[in-house]
Amino acid sequence: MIDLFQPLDDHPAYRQVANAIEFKIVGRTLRAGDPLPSESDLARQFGVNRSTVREAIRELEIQGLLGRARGEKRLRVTRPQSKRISSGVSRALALHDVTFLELWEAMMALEPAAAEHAATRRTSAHLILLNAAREQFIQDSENTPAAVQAVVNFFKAVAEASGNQVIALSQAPLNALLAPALLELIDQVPQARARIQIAQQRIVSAIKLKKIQLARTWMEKHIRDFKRGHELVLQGNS
Amino acid sequence: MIDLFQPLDDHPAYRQVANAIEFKIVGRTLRAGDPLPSESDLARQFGVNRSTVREAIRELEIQGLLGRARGEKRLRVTRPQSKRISSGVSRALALHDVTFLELWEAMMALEPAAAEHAATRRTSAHLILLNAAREQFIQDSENTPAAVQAVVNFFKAVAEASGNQVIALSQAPLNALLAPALLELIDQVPQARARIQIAQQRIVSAIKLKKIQLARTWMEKHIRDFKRGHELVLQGNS
DNA sequence: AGTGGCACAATTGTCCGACAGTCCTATTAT
DNA sequence: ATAATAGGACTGTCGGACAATTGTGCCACT
Repeated sequence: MIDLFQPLDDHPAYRQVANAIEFKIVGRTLRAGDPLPSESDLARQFGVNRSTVREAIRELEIQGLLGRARGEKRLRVTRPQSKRISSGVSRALALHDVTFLELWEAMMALEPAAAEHAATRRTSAHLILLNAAREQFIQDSENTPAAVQAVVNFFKAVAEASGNQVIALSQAPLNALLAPALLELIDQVPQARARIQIAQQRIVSAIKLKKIQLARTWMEKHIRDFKRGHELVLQGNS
Repeated sequence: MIDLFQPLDDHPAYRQVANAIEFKIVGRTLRAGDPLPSESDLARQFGVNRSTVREAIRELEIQGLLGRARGEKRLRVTRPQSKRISSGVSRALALHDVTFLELWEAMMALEPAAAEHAATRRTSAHLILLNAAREQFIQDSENTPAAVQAVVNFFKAVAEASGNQVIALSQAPLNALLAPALLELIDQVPQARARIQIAQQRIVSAIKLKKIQLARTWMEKHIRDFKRGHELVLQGNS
């Protein structure tokens, strides 16, 4: 079941360098915002060539541990932003050909929980964001891609309002997968727009009033509706 | 709220190269298992230097889109494995200083759902894995780090048995965060080991018998127990 | 003293060329 | 046919180089 020995990784220099830097970041020796030494400097410290250093920091940059502000030249230590992380996850899922059902089940697990915690912990700032997303959906209702984006933003706003970074980060990749599915769905189900609008209205209202159980329930119904819509599309196309 | 203009990314060559290759992979022109052309070849095709190509493929390798089998030299297109993805996510979460409560709430959302779907769809192969994890916990009960690892493996086995890649991939990072928390908890709560053992027993049994609701319920209780244990530790230390 | 501007240093992005070590392959020897 | 081997191909790493851009310190001017 479990191998007695782990495969011996060979450790190319660029990986060792990356690990060494990562170690300092994760161990908070290098803190968010700190500028990284220059490439030549790192090359000197590690005793490797600058090309090697470059491959290493390219890794960390991709992982979101390093980044630079716009127009800045030097890299700084940064905390990985959920956007960067989630795009990778959702691309991975897309490559694994996840089905709508899989996505839906995951949403069914996460979104009601997010709504519940949002109802508990939302601040007034969160309410503003929620209402903004809701209004955006109403406004862009005719423009399908924009409407889909508004739906995604709504879920994102709920997740953020939950005040739970783990839930927010787990939920983010789902949004990216939801968008293409919804794009097809929304135009083929006539009542979709109206139902979404009502659902969002109810959810925001429950969150606003801190009706915890209600927020969960409305969100559950809302998510269930997506599945129903998806089934309608399947029937229609068969 | 939303900026009218996106910041103009500058497009360093290595990023353009990475995007071009990624595009081919995501668009399935390059399929999993296909070998990538050699670095020199890519450099020639793109009309850039090999160093530039190397930085680009380093990105894709990190993201898990490229990889090589052990002992193999040439890179191949691969589908990102959950392990690679989830380690990045959990590190990001760790850097954001997530609290135990946040982790717990997310587990409370995902694990019961995973158990439920596992009870629906588990195969006999899944059952073997589940029991293996359970027995591993019993055997390594005295060895705290190994016991913690066994608990993590148990959750992983449940998520895999759910037959839902999205849930499995969302759950994986949680495991990595659970381990250190559990490591402290398990030794400070005398009854922890016994309770975990019973809970795992019940959950596996429910999954085996395809008792869907029961699987969810036992898993919920199991997760709730972690929070209780955590609270006990907090009291004890105060 | 404060501010603006400018020259210079530092840094990044990219390129070239090179070489040792390792893996693959096809040819040769048994 | 099989095993050994020699070449070729490819990666990992190195050194050096140069243009473009950013950061910095100094100087003049108000």
